[in-house]
Amino acid sequence: MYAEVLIEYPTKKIDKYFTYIIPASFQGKLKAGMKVKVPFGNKTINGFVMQITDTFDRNYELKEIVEIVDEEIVLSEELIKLGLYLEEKTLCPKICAYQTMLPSSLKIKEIRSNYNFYQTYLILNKSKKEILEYLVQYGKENKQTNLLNILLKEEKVLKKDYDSYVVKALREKELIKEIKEQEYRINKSKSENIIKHELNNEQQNVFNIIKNTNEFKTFLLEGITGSGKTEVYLNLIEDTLKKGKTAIMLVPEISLTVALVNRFYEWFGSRVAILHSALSNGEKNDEYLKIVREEVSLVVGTRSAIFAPLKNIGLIIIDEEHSDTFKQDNMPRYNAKDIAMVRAKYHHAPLVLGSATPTLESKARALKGVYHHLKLTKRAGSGTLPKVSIVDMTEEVKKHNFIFSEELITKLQKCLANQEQAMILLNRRGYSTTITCSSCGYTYKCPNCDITLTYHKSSNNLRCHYCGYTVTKNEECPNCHEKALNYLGLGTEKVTEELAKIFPQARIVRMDQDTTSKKGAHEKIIASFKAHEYDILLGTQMISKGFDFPYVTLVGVINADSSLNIPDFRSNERTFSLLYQASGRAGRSNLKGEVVLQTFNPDNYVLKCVAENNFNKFFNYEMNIRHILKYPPYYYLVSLKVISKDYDIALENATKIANYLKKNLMPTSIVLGPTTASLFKFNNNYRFQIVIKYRHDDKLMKVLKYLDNIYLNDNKVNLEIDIDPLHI
DNA sequence: AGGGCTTCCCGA
DNA sequence: CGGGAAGCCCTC
Repeated sequence: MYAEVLIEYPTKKIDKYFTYIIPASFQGKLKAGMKVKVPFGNKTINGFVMQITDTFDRNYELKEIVEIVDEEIVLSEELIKLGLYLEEKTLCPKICAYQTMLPSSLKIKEIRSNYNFYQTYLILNKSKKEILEYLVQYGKENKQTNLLNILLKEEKVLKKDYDSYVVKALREKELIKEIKEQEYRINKSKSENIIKHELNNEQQNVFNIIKNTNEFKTFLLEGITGSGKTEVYLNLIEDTLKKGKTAIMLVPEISLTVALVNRFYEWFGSRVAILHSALSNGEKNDEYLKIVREEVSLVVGTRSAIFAPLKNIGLIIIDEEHSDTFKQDNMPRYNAKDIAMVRAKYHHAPLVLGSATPTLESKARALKGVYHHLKLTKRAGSGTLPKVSIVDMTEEVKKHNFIFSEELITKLQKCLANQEQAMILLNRRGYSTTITCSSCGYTYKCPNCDITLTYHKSSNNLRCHYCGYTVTKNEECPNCHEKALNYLGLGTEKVTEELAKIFPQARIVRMDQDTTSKKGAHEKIIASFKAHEYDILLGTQMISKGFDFPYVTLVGVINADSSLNIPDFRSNERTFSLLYQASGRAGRSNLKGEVVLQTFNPDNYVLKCVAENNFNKFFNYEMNIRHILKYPPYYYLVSLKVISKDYDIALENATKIANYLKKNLMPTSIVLGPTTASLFKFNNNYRFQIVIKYRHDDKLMKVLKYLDNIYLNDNKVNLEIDIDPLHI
């Protein structure tokens, strides 16, 4: 018998099966999906068994498998298939696909062997009768007899709760012994009294339709903010588990949705495993083990949780399906929505995509009948959609209001006077976006990237938000040495400072990447704001997603149009979604909500649609643009980035690639470029981009694979291929 | 990936 | 001619 083994090195060059002889002692025991040690070259390394065969027809000498590292099957049959699918779809090395599916404790090249967490317990070493006899005979009452008495009642106790000398003495008398038991780091139990809201008619209808689906079908659940999608999810999951099946629920970022996760714990307790990047490696290991051991039936997590090795999946939900985070932007460049579809098909299970502002692709498919379209049009409970107003900042600037408009200030005053809460959104962190010298025109720029540096006042330095380059700010211009430095553009730091000047009595908290770098910082800010320890929450887009603060009645957006200027065909869609979601934070309880959008482009169509809370209007407008410009959902995209330290080499190869594509793709496909990529210079690498637009092209994958292979062996030029990119 | 082997360039 | 760096190729 032979085993086809995939080797641990994540390079495409050796990303193929190597054949090894299965020694007699492992026959029958070794299964596909296990981790093994094999001799490779002159050393022994790890690999995954991908296949077991009984024939071998090439004429070179084979080596034997040395050892089975993991008796448990690490990769199930379904996951092995998924890896091959990922390779085919995203052109990544197979090994790279399998690595992303597994927690680091199970990854192929893992040095530490045991991530499991053990607790030491004490138990009696003699029968209860003997212990009782001993106690009678011994007579005296002390710490030792006390512990024995506890053990007579409790069976086992944690060793660390008792004095070590007491334990030692009893052990020497052979009255007790120690045992080690594995324990999970995260242990939650179901809440006794869960708050289950009665579903309204709309919710009940949606619930019934999905509940009665026992085959693969994709649903788009389009529900306005606050319409109670979560409640529907919870009921659907409960129903799935009742049927004896399992479920996966994907969310964009767990660290921001603590409240949501807690609801899952309340409903399902120890039947839930949570998977996301903020967990420690040990916690991830434990959660993964719970799934493998079939101790949980529900996995809630971020992108890679879609690979959770659940068996018998009966439901997959992707919440906030429009979110960019479901697409991975390094290898393998997969979208969890695609994987969800493959898995739902495999298990004959329904897939639910939920959002208030679905992607144009999803909504278009729903309208075409490819997806089943479900809607929630009313706010659950007493909430109503907020009233949104647009403020023209060009008028305000004339009145010398550079940051806050009169309208926003008045409304903030009213809000604070009523003891209500406000949120202010500004999608840029730092103090000011750039510093320039008014004497010589010098601008601080990153030496590694093609970008201006952002000034951070609290640390008095300028930082590159892409590569992390940092330089201290001096009083004078580094070029002409005049003291003529100007701060341009607004960041959250500056806006917080200004806001505090206007409302000195208000309790303001800032939330952005800089204030939330520590573990648990998000939760802390969110919890204290929810508990009304602050009046105003000011932050970047991370404050806009999914939160439910009942006392928030006002949402203000500074520079609401800033993200419209990003040169990407999806920037309208992202802006609409961001502003709509942000607006949705206001007026979620019986208090009426208001939203103020400050902009220099008050006539912008996207903003007007937001002001009308009208997603359909935006959808139709944007679909028309996409149609004219041949973008998704009318055309599919592939982005190729040609990257090199050398400008000329990068450009030369990019041109060659573009020409090759033009010659070899079908004539109906469009090849654009090469042009400079959006971050033209990043970490001292020059980046050119080629974009392919196509509807249907039989030659595409073959051509891309060919190019990918050529550049594998080129150490001067790197070719990154992104199929269905979210950004171009 | 990483080691071994070949090739190529230049000079006390 | 020799040595060292750079490139190439193989690993079941």
